[in-house]
Parts: sequence; structure tokens; C-alpha cells
Amino acid sequence: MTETAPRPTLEAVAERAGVSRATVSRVVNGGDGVREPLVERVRRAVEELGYVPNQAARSLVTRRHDAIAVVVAEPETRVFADPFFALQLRGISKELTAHDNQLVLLLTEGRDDHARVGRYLAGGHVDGALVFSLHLDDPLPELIQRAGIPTVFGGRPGWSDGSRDVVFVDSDNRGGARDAVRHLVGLGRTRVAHITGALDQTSAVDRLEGFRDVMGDTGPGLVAEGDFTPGGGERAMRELLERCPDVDAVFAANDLMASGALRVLREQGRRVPDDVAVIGFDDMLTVAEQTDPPLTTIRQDIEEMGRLMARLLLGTDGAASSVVLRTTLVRRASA
Amino acid sequence: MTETAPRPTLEAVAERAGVSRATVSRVVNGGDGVREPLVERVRRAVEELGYVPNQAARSLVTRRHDAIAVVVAEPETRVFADPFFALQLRGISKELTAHDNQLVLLLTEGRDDHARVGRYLAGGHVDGALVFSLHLDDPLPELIQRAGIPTVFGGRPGWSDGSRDVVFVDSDNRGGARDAVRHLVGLGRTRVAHITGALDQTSAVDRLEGFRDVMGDTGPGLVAEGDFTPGGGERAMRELLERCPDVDAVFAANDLMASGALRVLREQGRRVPDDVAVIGFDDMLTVAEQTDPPLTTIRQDIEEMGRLMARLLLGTDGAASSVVLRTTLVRRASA
DNA sequence: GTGAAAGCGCTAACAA
DNA sequence: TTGTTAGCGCTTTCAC
Repeated sequence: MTETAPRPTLEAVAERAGVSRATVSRVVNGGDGVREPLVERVRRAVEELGYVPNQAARSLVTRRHDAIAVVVAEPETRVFADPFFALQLRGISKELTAHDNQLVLLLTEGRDDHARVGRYLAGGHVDGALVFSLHLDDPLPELIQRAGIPTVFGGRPGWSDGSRDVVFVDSDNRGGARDAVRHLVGLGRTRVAHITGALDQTSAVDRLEGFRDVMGDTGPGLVAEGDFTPGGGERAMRELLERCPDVDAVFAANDLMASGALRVLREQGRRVPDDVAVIGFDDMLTVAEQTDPPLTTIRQDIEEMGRLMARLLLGTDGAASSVVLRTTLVRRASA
Repeated sequence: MTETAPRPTLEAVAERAGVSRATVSRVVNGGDGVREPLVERVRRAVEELGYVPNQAARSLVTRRHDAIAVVVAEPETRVFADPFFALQLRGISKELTAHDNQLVLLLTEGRDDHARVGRYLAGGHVDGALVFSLHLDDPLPELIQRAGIPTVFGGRPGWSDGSRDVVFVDSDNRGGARDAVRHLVGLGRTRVAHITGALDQTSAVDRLEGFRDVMGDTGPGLVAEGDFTPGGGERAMRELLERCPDVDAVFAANDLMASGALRVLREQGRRVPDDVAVIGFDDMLTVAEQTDPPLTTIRQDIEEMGRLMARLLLGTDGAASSVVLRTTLVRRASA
């Protein structure tokens, strides 16, 4: 790595402006309680020298960093293909920016990464962490909690037993699922199937439970395990049609899988919603509005979830406690 | 934000182990030149106290951070939808991890963000920056250069006039484009069209020049401006078919646009490659292998580009100078 | 309102 | 081999 040019220090600015370091510090941090002419002199010196405060030195004394880490435990490629995550990140980014905090995205792929991220967080680079704990067996949350910095989780962590004081933001997955299934039942459907998400994620488990709340324990016949991808939705739909050819409604645990299911149904000559009603989850516009027919689905405000996570972490909302957001049914043509 | 528990310091560890701070520091940093029993005692104390070095303090003296920023000047949503970027990031991530550096992803959306990112970089949080300077008028590169930290650009920056000592990693876009067009000509095609990328990016401009190197200045008739998206490819293809119905070959500046063009050609009843040969650029497998027919294209090793950027920045490769990677023609069915 | 001085937690000479 | 000491650049009392 090439050499970094030595940067001017507070000292240098002070000398140039003919004042003390303390005064320069005051001006740099807002200038309160410093008389105008001095402020002006210092400002000029800062400008001329191209002075930028050394954050390491500042953090050492203030113990603040004005930076928040977003930790993602997925392989990058998956994260970067997922519009869900992009939306959430956008919400986070907006909120942090509004409070002049820098977003620092930490990606982890393997075991080694976990340790490094743990060190990074514990090492005091950031004031807090937003963590997406997507899988039940993820070791990362544990590490992060031990790092001892304020943390808000995206989605209910699988290991949160309720008693521990974890703060998370989640949608009402179970309630939303109930609404979805009730809607199908309200349409007069009796053979209602469910395509689950990846069951090592709480959102998938919760939606499955919501399904069972309404339908009872249907046995395995009407439940097919998916993985939140369109391909998984296709596979599950084929499975369902084989196991139960007279199925007349499907609740898919997200829109992507619903779109896959739709494709299979069309391919097999079933009309939607006449023969089979289909309902999704998410209301991801790029998906739900583009399918044929457009998808009836359960809407969650993903960007708002991100914003809320950031707000909870920054303490903008007062007391930090977990939030579960309501979902709403969005009716389009598929159910 | 809730309070962070006060963390134990070197001092505390030293006291507990009954040694000096210097000894603890040595042990924490590898333990060279400290006798075994002492090392053991210190290790235990570190363990018991849960000591983690304060990075701010360390950086203040070492002037190192073991962290590299990746700066992306795109709105997140675009970045997160682009497999190209995901691949490059993966290469970067792997290389940085291998050298025990933390990857810090900095996203910028607007003007305000630029200033903040500039401050972050200049403020000494990272040892260097990898910058994707995707558009010609991007103000970010300027800011970053002023921050005075080592920087490697992804793709040739538009403003690099050659004389300035910017370091970048790029593909041989012009040469690759020439190969693509020559291949089409070699197939006996005479009415060869080009769908350009967004012309505020050097990669698009370079590929257009490569096209012209072979075809001469065809005039505007056989060149349609696209934007690197599938939709843009569709629009451009329609335009070309209208302006020049007897077109018999198309070179699209990337695979995504080629896939859009393919769709339009099929829709209009042109057979590929019999009536119209199509060639893309990138060899993005998720696209090129999935199209119908599979896409002949110019391959660039995107992940390798990322890895190389990181290597140049870290100085692993010795002298840091720009690198232009060769491309190769990958023949499939479309041309 | 301004400056002097202490000290944040750590590393790196230098001494012992 | 180990300890002592002097800062790294900044903020923040506390005097003036």
C-alpha cells in the first residue's frame, strides 16, 4: 500500500490561526462560545491546511464513532440478489444518514469471518450494530452480544427465548399468515395448501404456524417445504399437485415462491384464481405486480422495518423495545 | 442508544497478570519475545477479563486500521440488483479476508452522502479505498483523492487523463468489443448493429469504440443507445429493427441487454442465429446460459477483477499500477 | 471567551 | 526478556 500523506493536526491549525488547540477544537465542533472573529480565523486556517479531524483520536476520548454496522451473515451473492434486503438496507441508510451516522456494511461468509467481525465490533469501530440473523443456527448473534455493543436484530432471532433482552423488529408473520389463509377460506376454498419458506428462519416457521392456526394440523399432505426462491416455489407446487390434485388454494410464504407456483399452475393448465387461488407474502412490488395474474398478497413495509431498526438503535424512539409491525392484505387478481 | 459497558483496558490486564502494560501489548500482538509462562499468565488474564483491544487507541499510534472501504456511488437498490457488482465484491471480500482486513462498504445516494463519505475516508477509519466510479460526472473520485488515502478504482475513471497517477483495474473493453464484432463479421454478417451501454460510463464508450474500430463509423443507423438493463436492450432492439429491418447481427454491450434483444427478436419472429446473430459481453452465467438460445459472449473474469483490486491496494502485488485484463470469446449458440 | 493541562488506551523506543 | 516512558491527536475540565 502506498504511503498516506501526513495530515495536518489540530496543533498545526492552532498555530496557523494563532490560537490554542482548545479553541480550534471548539470551532471544529460547532463553534459555540467562541467569538466571531476567532471563529473566522480558525475556519480559514482549517480551510487552508485542509484539516480533517482524526477520528481515532476523537473516538478515543469521546467514545463515540457516529458509525453503525450492519452485519449480514449471508454469502454476498444471495444478499445482493434479494430485493427484500435491498429495501431494508435503504430504510436503514436513510435513517442513519438523517442522523449523520455512517453505515458500515459487514459481510460474513464463513467461520473465520465471524471472529473477525466479532473483533471489529468489540474493537470499538462503531456505536452499534444492526444484525440480520437469518438462520436459526447462526453463531453470529452470540458473538455480537458478547461484543457488548447495542444491537437491534432484523427479524426475531431464533434463539431469543423471550426472557432475554434482545431488541428486534419483525413483521407479524403469524398474524399475516392467518389473514392470508382466512382470506382463502373466505373465498370458499377448502383444500388450502401452504408452501413454506426455509424452515431454519423464524419468519418461515411463524408463517407456517399462522397457516396451522386457521387450518389445523392438516398433516404433511398440504404443506410443501420451499426455500423462499422462485425455483423452490415451483418445486413445491409440483409436489403439491401430485400429492393433492384437487388443491384449490395455495398460500406461499413469500411472493417469489408464489410467482414460481403461478408458473407451474399455468404450465399445468390450472386457471388462477378460478381453479386455484394463490396468495403470497411480502408485497414485493417488482414481483407481485408483474405476475400473471397480479398477486394477492400480505404486505409488510420492508423499508419501514429498516428505518425502525435504525431508529431503535439510535434511541430516537425513546425506550428501545422490540417492535412487531402489522401486515395488511393487498388484494389483486390471484385470490 | 443504550450504554455500552465499560471495557477492560490493557492496564487492567497488566495488573491482573502482574506484568507491565508493554508485556501485555506484546502478548496481545503475537507474543514474540515474551517467555512462555508470562505469555500464559497474560493470556489467562485477557480471557478472564474479556479484554479486547481498543482500536481507536491502537490506530492512533500505529496509523493502521486493517480495514478497507469499498465505495459505491450508486443507489443501493441498483447495486443490490446487479450480479456484476456482487461478483466483484465477492472477489474483493475474499482477498481482503485472506489478509485479515475488514471490508467496510460505504453506500452513497446523494450529494450529502458524498461529503460524509469524504469525511469518513479522510478521518482515518480505513487504510485505503476501492472505488467504483461508474459515471463520468461522478464527484466522488475527486473527493476521495483529496482524502489522501490509497485508492484503486474499479473500471477506468472517466476523468483519468492518463497522466494522473490513478490506479484502476479494468477489462479490455475495446479489445473485447473488437473480438465480438470480428466474430460476427467472420460469420459472414454484413449488417452488424450495436446496442451500447449507458454512455456516461467508460466501459460503454470503450465498447462502442471497439465496435467502430472494426465496422468504421457506420453512422447512427446501426447504433442504438441502451443502458445496460434488459429493458434498455429491448427498446434498443426495437429501434434497430425499425431503422434497419435487414440487420443480421447485433453486438450488445452486455449480456443483460442481449437477453432483452433476444426476447424482442423472438417476439418478432426472427430466428437466432439464423436470421440475426447476437453476441453479448460479460459472460454472466446466470444470464448467458439461461437465454434461449444460450448466449455467445465476451467473457471477463469479474471476480478476478475484484480480487486484483484488493491485491493492488494492499500492495500484495508489488508495484501498484493499473491493470487491464484480457477478455475471451465464449461461443454458445446465439452467434 | 480563551488557554493550559490532563488524559483517553495503546505502541514503541529505550533502559534496565 | 521485561519495564519505563513518551507520545499518537483529540476533548474537556478548570483556571484565568
